[in-house]
Amino acid sequence: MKSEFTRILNKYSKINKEKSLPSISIDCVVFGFDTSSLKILLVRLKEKDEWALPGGYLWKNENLDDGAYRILEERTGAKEIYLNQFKTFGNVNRTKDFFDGHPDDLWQKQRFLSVGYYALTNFAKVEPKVDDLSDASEWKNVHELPNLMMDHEEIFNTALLELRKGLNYRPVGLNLLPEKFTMPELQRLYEIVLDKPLNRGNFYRKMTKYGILNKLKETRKGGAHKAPNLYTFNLEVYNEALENGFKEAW
Amino acid sequence: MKSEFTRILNKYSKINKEKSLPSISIDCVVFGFDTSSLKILLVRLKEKDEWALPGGYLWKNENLDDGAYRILEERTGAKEIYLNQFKTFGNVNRTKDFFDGHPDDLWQKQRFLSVGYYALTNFAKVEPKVDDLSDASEWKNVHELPNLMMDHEEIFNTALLELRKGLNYRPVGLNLLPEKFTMPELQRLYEIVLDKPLNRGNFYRKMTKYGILNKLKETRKGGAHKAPNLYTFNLEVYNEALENGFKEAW
DNA sequence: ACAAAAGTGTTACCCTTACACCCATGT
DNA sequence: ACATGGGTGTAAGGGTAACACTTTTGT
Repeated sequence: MKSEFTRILNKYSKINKEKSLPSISIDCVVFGFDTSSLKILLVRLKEKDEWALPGGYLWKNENLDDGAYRILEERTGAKEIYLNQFKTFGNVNRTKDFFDGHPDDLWQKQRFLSVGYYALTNFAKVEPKVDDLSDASEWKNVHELPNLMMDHEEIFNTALLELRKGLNYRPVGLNLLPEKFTMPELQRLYEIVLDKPLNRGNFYRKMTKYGILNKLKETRKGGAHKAPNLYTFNLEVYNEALENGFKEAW
Repeated sequence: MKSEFTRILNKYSKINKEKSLPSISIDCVVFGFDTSSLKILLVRLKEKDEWALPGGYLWKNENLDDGAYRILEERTGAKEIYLNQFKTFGNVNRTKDFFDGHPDDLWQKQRFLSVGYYALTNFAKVEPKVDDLSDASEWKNVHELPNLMMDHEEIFNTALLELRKGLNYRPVGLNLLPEKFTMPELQRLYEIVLDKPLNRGNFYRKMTKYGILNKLKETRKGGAHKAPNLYTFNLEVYNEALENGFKEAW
């Protein structure tokens, strides 16, 4: 008796044989941020008790980066997401045993290299979506991750390291924070990614010196206390810094 | 009339169809260093007027990193080379038109993603080798590169940027310099990679502080002037720094 | 009044840069 | 003597960390 899961696997086996490049998959570590925690988006495959990074295959006529954007949009509905390729994972045994019990000509059972991308998103703009093969798609706190399938834990760990290293020479915040945000909110973002407290005054000066912020005349009304100043990112400087970095030393 | 080149292409088309993963290639930017210049290893394909980075395909039962090491060894005879995966290149048109005129079922004509690695080697230990498909394998100065095929110039540029960025948090020199080397030689290496002069006294202090050097009692005799001190790398500290970096900030 | 936010000041420390000086030593 | 290498000194400047003080302002 074929299970529903197997039926769907077979369907996509046929489709992907037609449409996708063999040997290549794309996995995305989608970081999400709110005012209190750092989470990543995980999906649960039907009939498996493990979670997985959202991923997919690359179409035969599609640029690699475009494929990553497409897969992400399929999973989150979000566009204009910051995406960064960080490493390609290619151990022979990385998918070992995963499709045991399925026939060898199942497309998904072949050996894949996985190109890892990480994405930075805002919870509010993202609608986690299940697909035919998954029965759940949820945000999980990076400190309380469930068991991940294959080598997805290693992929996640590498992504988090890259993200933190990136804070030294890349700005962060666009598309994570609302368009207008306050200085304490920006600082919270950094503290949550780095998982440690930062000094307020020094943070203020550092950000100001980078020149990526526009200070608005408005303040955020409605809070219990003094209305904080609102900022937006100076897109020109921000994007220039994204491309070329803040500093390089030597 | 089939050319010799076509005959060989066809031979390898059959072999690789059997042996190698489809859609994936590996390209290596092999940096070589001597006392005066920075060069990379290039090969020239028979019957083409363009040069290429040495590369190859990944065997079906081979780890990605192992494949890169194997390809490098085939080309240079050198083992124990520092290899670093830096980016995967996957534009649809990156190999466009390259095998025009050849039949569509030629294995090499399919679309490939290329996983880029850069290697650091010592001229003296490397024996550039041609293979069936190439009629030349030469060191070329990075300031005087010939036309490169496909997107290999972009791959090279990215590698050089990564190499330079890496000097900020990774040690360099092992396997590039002879086992015993002098401080001025080490400084020359940095100056050649960075393409700019460095202050001697400050360089001396910086290196000393990193703690990656063992100072030997010996000196290098035979020079025209004062015999300089010899150093070796402290492998424990060196390798630790390679893995975890010198500093991370924040 | 209270509490959060904004902005600034201060101090100490470290690192970097750029020079400069002195010593050692092989030819 | 001379050229190179080794080692250290120093003064200026910039960045960071840690702390503290003041002012502003919404409830």
